Amino acid sequence: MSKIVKTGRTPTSEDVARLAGVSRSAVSRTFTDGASVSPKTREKVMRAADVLGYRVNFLARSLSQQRTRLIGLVVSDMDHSLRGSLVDRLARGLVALDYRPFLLPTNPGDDVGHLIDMMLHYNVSGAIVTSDTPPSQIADACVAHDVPLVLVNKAEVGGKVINVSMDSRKAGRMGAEVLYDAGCRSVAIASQRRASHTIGLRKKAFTAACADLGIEIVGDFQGAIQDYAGGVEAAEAFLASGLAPDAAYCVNDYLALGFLDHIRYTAHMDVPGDLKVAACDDIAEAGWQSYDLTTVRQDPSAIAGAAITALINRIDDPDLPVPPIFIDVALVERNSTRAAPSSL
Amino acid sequence: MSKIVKTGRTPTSEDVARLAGVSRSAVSRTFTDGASVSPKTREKVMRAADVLGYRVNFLARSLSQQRTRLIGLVVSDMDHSLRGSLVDRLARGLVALDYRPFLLPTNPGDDVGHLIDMMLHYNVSGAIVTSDTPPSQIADACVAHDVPLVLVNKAEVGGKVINVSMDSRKAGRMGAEVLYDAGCRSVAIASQRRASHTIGLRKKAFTAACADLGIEIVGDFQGAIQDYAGGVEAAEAFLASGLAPDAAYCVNDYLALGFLDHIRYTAHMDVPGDLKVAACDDIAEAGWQSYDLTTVRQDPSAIAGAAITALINRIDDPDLPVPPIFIDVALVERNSTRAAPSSL
DNA sequence: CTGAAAGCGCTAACAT
DNA sequence: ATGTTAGCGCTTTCAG
Repeated sequence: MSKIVKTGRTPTSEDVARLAGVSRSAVSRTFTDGASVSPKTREKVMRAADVLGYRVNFLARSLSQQRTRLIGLVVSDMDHSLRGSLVDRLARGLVALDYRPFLLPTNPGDDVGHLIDMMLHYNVSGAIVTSDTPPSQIADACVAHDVPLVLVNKAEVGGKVINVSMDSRKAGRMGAEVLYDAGCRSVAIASQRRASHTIGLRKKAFTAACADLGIEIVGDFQGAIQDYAGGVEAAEAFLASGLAPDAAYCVNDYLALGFLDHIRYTAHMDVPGDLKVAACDDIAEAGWQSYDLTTVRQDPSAIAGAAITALINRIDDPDLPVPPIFIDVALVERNSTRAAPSSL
Repeated sequence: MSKIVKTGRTPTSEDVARLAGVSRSAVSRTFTDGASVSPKTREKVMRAADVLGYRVNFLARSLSQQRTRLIGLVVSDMDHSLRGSLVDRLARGLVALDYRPFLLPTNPGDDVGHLIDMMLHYNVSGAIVTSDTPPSQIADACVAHDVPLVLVNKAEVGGKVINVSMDSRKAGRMGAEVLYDAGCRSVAIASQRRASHTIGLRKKAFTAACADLGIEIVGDFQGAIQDYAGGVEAAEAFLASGLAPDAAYCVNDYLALGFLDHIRYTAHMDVPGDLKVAACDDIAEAGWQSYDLTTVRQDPSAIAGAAITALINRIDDPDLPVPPIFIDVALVERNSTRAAPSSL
């Protein structure tokens, strides 16, 4: 690379054209994939561009091409490690395909209207929503403005909106099966009061599977939300009930960890000796030695990959129908459901 | 809001002007803060815009105004909860001020050139780098192209680059002090081989404070990187050494948790009975009952706030000097350094 | 294969 | 206060 000549303002295609002794069109073509330029012209242009440090102005390009390659990423709860991984994979995947992820953070109770406005102001080419709040408002706006939209782990809203989700039903069923195989015939559920689509599905599937297998559900103990504190709260309710089932099914890992800690340190119960525990998600902490939690893994990379593919397909062909996509899950068996007593 | 009239394409200011019976300038002024429009005209324009569902095209606006209000957010390790919080706070803060965060994910070993290109292609108004990889390349590019840049928790590179960091020196010193106050006079360090700016600083400050206080450092045991697995690795090395100091100082929480788990479950050591442990960061897990870890809190919200303020100031006045900013940290004392035996 | 010219949607002087 | 005009930087017909 040659030495860059510093000028006052950023160089434009005009500057490059002049220096190369060609027209602006020639410059444009040189930087357009699949355009017809003679090797000689291209060479001259490249050299001039290199000298000036020229870069195509994508805003101007977007304006004339009428597509921005900007993708709105609507995200909440980013300090949740699964969310973080998902956003990371989405952003990386999009960048690799020359799309630009535009981050639109939202937390429960936020003004979603502002975010929608922003997406429309910038003419995003598409959007991916993975926030925890019900995205119906965003979905409506996107549909109304023909913005291709993918919902990740959200309820289906119909229309042209694409859904990519983990296989929640399978996840719930697996939770019941692993407990059954560990010899459990009665189980408490630990869940949360805040509504959540995937969690609702896995809980329902878990309950149905229990009915099939002949596992009795002795109660559903809840915390405010599906985090560590929620798990502690659920455990308090569970302990207060005085019930003594074989196992507890926690609707997600964070909740399970709070639940586990509380029954261990407050009630001095042994897991899996006194109570077996299974959960769902497989966050990193579930594998830590203090917890060693049996859970069902959802794969953020696979979900992100599918979401991106689906979105790009929809952008390229707006009329191509895309049925809901479910990403497979996998049982991760650890000590919290070990059949033999832990003093084996 | 009246019913939106669906037309084929997105409405432009021209459409609104026609419907309102005014000029395009009038429309533009209506949507420009502080422009002079008569209430009557504004009213007509607003009504027409409402009917058509008009939104200013920010790309076109950026093109003519020569500033995009786009901010590049260069981020790595997003599944780290602190990183997630930081990105969340940054994005929310930026959006609140009508800037748009543009997500540029990078992981160690990535091609940073591509990201730089992207920022330049989109004429970002500024950038915030909080990746773990040395950002010198990005810093150079930003300086060369006059892009205002803030580095978060990174080494200072000089020039017009702004630094916002947690007060690592104070954090390291506090770690030493809390151990001293707990009666410790000999300590092992658990750290990582991967280079990290803030961790280097806190370790150095910890070491210096130990010298001041008369605490002997018996060794530095390392894992590959500063995560749970790295902590386990450091613990293995520590146990293999056969040394028996009063305490261990872990350079960050994740590492501390792996260290703790390993010495507990493998060597059956009691914390704080056999060994006191202090660390740094105060991630959520540090407060969980299984760990109850004494640590020094860094505040992602405060860091994000300072970074945004500094960046905006620099954008508004490119020549305003901004000295390095250090965000205060706070000791969070928990059970892992309790002076009395845990069987109190 | 190349250049001239029109246009993407908006803002910013400059008149009025 | 409002309209007219000339760009912002790029792509894309359309001739040649």
